[in-house]
Amino acid sequence: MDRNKKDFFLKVYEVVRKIPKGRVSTYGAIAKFLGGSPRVVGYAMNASHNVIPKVPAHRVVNRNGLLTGRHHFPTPTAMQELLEAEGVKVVNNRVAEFERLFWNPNDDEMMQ
DNA sequence: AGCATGACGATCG
DNA sequence: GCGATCGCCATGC
Repeated sequence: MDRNKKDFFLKVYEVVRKIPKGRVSTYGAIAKFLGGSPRVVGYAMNASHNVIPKVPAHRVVNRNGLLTGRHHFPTPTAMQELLEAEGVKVVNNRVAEFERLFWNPNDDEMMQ
């Protein structure tokens, strides 16, 4: 019953976990890759705080490169600090050179 | 069961 | 270029 939607959540976690360090991805890209809607991806992330292993939600931003989900972290600055710790610069709540650091799950198959 | 909301995105006006 | 609206689907009340 719930397996189907649960599977989608797990897929989201799996993809997010696959994001290389120092790279970022977007809800829309993941949603499109999984064939779902960005809303559900965001919702999956919201539930990710209780998931094992913990998913690097800080590497997931909206399509604009904005750290929209930072308010959901333990501290509003945690997301930015985590990104900077991985070499991703954040300016004005936005990922610097977002287009360059953007990682697409679809590229993973092709790139690998 | 129906209504409101949300870590989004695209389109319309 | 910007604000408003819809679509999308799951969750909470």
